[in-house]
Amino acid sequence: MDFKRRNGGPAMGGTSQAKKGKMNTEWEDSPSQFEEELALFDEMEMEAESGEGQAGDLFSADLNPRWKRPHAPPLQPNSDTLIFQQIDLDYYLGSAVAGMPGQVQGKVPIVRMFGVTDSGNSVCCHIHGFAPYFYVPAPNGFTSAHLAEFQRELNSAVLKDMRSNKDNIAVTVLAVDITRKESMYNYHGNKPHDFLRITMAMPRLIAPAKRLLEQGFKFANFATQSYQAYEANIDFEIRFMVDSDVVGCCWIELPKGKYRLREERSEGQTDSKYPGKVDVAWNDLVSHPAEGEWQRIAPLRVLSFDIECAGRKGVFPEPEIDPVIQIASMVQRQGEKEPFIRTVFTLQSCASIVGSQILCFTQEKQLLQSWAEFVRTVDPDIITGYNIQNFDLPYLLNRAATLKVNLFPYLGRVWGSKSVLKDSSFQSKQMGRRENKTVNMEGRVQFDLLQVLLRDYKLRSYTLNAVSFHFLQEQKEDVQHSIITDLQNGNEQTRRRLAVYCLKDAYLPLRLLQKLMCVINYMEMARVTGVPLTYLLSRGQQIKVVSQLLRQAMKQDLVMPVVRTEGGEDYTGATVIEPEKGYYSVPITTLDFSSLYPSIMMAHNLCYTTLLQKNQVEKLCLSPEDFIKTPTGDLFVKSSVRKGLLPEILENLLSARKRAKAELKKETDPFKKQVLDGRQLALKISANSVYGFTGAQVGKLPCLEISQSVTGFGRQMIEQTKQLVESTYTIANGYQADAKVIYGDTDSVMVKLGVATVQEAMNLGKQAADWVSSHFIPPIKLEFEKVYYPYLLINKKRYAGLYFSSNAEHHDKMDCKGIETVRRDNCPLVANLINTCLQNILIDRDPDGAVAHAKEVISDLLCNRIDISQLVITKELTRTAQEYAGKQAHVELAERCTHSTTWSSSCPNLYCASLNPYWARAKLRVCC
DNA sequence: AGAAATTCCTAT
DNA sequence: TCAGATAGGAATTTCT
Repeated sequence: MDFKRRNGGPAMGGTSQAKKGKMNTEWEDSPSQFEEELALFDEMEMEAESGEGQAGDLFSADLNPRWKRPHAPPLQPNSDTLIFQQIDLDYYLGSAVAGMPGQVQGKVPIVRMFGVTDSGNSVCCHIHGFAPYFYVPAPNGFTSAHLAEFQRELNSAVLKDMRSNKDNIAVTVLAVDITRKESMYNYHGNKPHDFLRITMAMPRLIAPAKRLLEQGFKFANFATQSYQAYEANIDFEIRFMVDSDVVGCCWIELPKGKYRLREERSEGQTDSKYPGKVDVAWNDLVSHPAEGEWQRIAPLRVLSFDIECAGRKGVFPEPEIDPVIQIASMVQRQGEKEPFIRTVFTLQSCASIVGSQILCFTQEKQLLQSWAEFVRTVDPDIITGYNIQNFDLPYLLNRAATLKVNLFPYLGRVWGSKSVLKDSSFQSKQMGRRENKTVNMEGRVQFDLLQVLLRDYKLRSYTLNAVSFHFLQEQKEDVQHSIITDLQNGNEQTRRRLAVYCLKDAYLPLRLLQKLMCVINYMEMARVTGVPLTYLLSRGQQIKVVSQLLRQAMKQDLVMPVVRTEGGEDYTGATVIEPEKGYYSVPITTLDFSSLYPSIMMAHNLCYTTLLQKNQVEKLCLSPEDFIKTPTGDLFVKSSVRKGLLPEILENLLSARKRAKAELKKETDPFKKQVLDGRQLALKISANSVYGFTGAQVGKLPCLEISQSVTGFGRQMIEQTKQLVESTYTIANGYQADAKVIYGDTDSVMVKLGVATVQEAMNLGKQAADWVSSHFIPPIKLEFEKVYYPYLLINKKRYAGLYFSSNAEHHDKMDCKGIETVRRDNCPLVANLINTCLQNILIDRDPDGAVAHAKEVISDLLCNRIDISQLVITKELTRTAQEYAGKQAHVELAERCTHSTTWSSSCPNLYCASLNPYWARAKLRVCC
């Protein structure tokens, strides 16, 4: 139930003043730490080729031997098996290749898979013969004799429906077959029915065919009727992967004799870049499950880059006007410690930097052109950087277009495919409206670190500087945006200063990627859920569940309906037990249901396939032992009648997680450990998102009966837990005191067991957890999790305490939930004040000290000892400040304030809005 | 002036 | 064509 890693926490102490000062040194000073680090990288032959970068020579193996991929061994399709790790796939419409299965006439969809071999050579595999399809239920009385007529009618209806037929499509419906399937929605007696499987010539023909069939379709002497479509809303790539048992980032084997080498496309490109441009039939490729040796990761090339522009004073750079003056690039092989290419392309001369290569250009056009060629030569599998998706890449493309560098925008791996900029926007309840830019680069995974962090981490600030400090305790080279243009217009030394800055901005994303193990974790997520790596950053949560659902359903010949999406009413969620607010100077035991919602779904077999409509009970002659009634009154058949798909998926995920954790314990190789840890994390997140999928009312397959029942069971369980604990652990039953549940939220209860020590609270807690667990159906399990001692319960979802989990002698941390110290909408002064007060109360057990400290800070504030020049006065602050300090103090306060700026998380030194002395005082009174 | 609605961000 | 959920505290603004 934790959807995002939290990394908030107060920005402690007077962080930056002192450190900031140090960074403001002049550029002539001694080399920065980063420069020393750069210099320590291995001695390379790549030293300064300063002077004019001449495109033709630059890319030769003699001059830059590291740029190209390693030379590929010759490949003999008849005797060599080709094995590679697939990292991305897409499809295109092309002409059929002779000898391959599928349609021969016209344009056919061809799946294109990109990957890397163990030796680091790239592969582009064209996969033939797979066509898109969907299902509709066969109408009553339909037999195989009607197939041809149905196909003919639908084909002509789709043709007629087309506004234009640019591609000259002659046949739209390739085939119609009868197959035995069953809808996955509702239990209807395990009886398969006849379904029509309709195969279309192209993915984009599915939508019109589905629409025409839904609107009412007539053929032969069957009456006009509406056909409910099944699986007509599945992305073609996912369809292909599910059907061919391919998961994201898995290893693919093309057996010898089963594939063909593709002729190189002239251009003198017959180098080692694409040793494996191959064609294969879709049913000839072998996909290896990510187990054993197939868990490994190929030596992927990761390129990180950063650009600098010479903007005008006070204006955000515009690509139509402001030039690109530097591009720094670093390339690293996945799994290695440091980048093996470190390069800056600069406009005008630039003094050398030890440990990196500087290429100078006099013409911006040439700089851009050469960098694009550099990308094509290095041929990275993954492209990263900070905000490259919405800034650097769009800027480069627009700048190249302005300067008419016509060969620039070909950055992908597909020869002749132009990279174009697109604006896209999507909205969701969670994120609101969000505008995004996208650039297509076939075969390369764009892994913008900013996007990764926005998705996976809750942070106070997302600037590269703040993020680097947070995760690496390291900061950017300090160069103000406003002086970039001046540095560029200076001399080769000032441009060198800029280049160091630029290099660091390319280097930091690599370091962060490594530290956070992004590539490994995302790959494991792709493998676990079965979707391509790129989907994980470009799409939402739902597609991952859909992919798993389809895979599981296929095994049982179940098909997924297309439901029209309509936002319904809100449904009831979890219970939060009314807190007994107060300060507890005794140990408080916390018991948690582990994986509550997944375990409820498994215990009660809740699924689309087990949902029973009331009128079906009699129809299917079910006895009361065959089904259950959930707290919301919905009926589900038991697993003895039919095992649900969702419980099955969850069991697989959770047992795989157990295995991964067990292996993790045994494993000694740190790299394999990382992979396993990434896997167990992915498995946990995936299990938790299944419930959300059923409750997503604007989704692919919402089922409120399931999600309502899940939360209903949850509410029942937490009440029952409270009741069980309070009725069992009593003086009457021989315990030291009557236990009292003082708080609980969703899946946890906080219990005052009336024992004196943390150790006793742990022991009795474990016992209580087992006792309660025995009252529930497996795998539902209540677990002892921690003891708080002391504990301050302020309100629902707001509390703090010293956290003991394993060692009863020492607390692990001070745990704060929902309080200002963990919220990002308060200024650091408030967070620090509250944090210190809590420490006073919980650690020093000195509430008077807390009050004294608060008074001191407030007095500092009122007496002008704290810079609040950026403070915003709100009505509330006016009122409370008056109450607290009297009118005169407030007037003085107001005089020192401006009305224009709000507190900005990017400026931790500004003490601004929501500093509310009255609030702090009142809260402390309540607490103490 | 006080109630209701809105905004933000968190807990689970 | 795309988007995981509800509960809930606190500050602030808007409505009556």
